[in-house]
Amino acid sequence: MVTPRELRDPDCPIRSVLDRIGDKWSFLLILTLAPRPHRFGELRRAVDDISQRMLTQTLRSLQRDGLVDRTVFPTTPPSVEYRLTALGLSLLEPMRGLVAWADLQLPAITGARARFDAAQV
Amino acid sequence: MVTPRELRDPDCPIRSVLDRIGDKWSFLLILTLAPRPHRFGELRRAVDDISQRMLTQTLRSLQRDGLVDRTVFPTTPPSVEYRLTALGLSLLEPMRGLVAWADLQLPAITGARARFDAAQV
DNA sequence: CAGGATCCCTTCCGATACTG
DNA sequence: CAGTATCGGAAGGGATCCTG
Repeated sequence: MVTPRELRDPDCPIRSVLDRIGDKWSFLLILTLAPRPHRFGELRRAVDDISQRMLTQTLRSLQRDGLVDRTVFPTTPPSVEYRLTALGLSLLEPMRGLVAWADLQLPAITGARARFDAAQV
Repeated sequence: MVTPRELRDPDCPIRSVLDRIGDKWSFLLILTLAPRPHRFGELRRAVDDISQRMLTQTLRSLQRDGLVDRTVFPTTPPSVEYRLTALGLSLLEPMRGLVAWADLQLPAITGARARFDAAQV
């Protein structure tokens, strides 16, 4: 287990990993790719508030980290498929733990926010 | 279980929760507060690359979400203690799942990054 | 179809100075 | 000690246009 001490080190390499996972678009794209591979346009439609720029950029970083595999089919017009690697698939379990927590605790958090905001006059 | 479809909704409330958890400083502060309560100055020294501004700001948002409890002791000089709430404590388990994954897969990710960067000439 | 390139606006965030 | 307030640079990210 990693101690908080290591994570508090500004140069801790695990930070760079957690930063990626914590990224909004990375998180959503990984979950979207979980059931099956998707093409570029499919992903854009699936996550309909992502801009083309961020989609490309996020997919590149996921590919760089070895979480996503990119396959180009030299057809006309070109077709590109994105799929989770084994590494990417292994990330699903801890990610879903977090989603399950957020889902379960959503009422508590929403309530806390409302009380806090009400107390600030 | 939350389906990806809901998360892909721009207005999905779970997104706002995940955004907080994914936040770099929130994540570190929660882990730092895990073993015991800390005072403001303690936290600043513990996470030594956080600015005073971000520390205050992040603690406020954690308090607002009901994850952290803030107690003021009316001494001179003033003393303020931050501690995890039951809700905050319950978040530790899924968070540690992610940290454990990152720790375990760090070599694979580092290797993938190196290969990717090398391939880009 | 799957991007690359550019412009530009907003938000983040660190540094600094000040206060009860 | 534990903040608040303000400024300004850096980065994030959307909109648009262009191409193999």
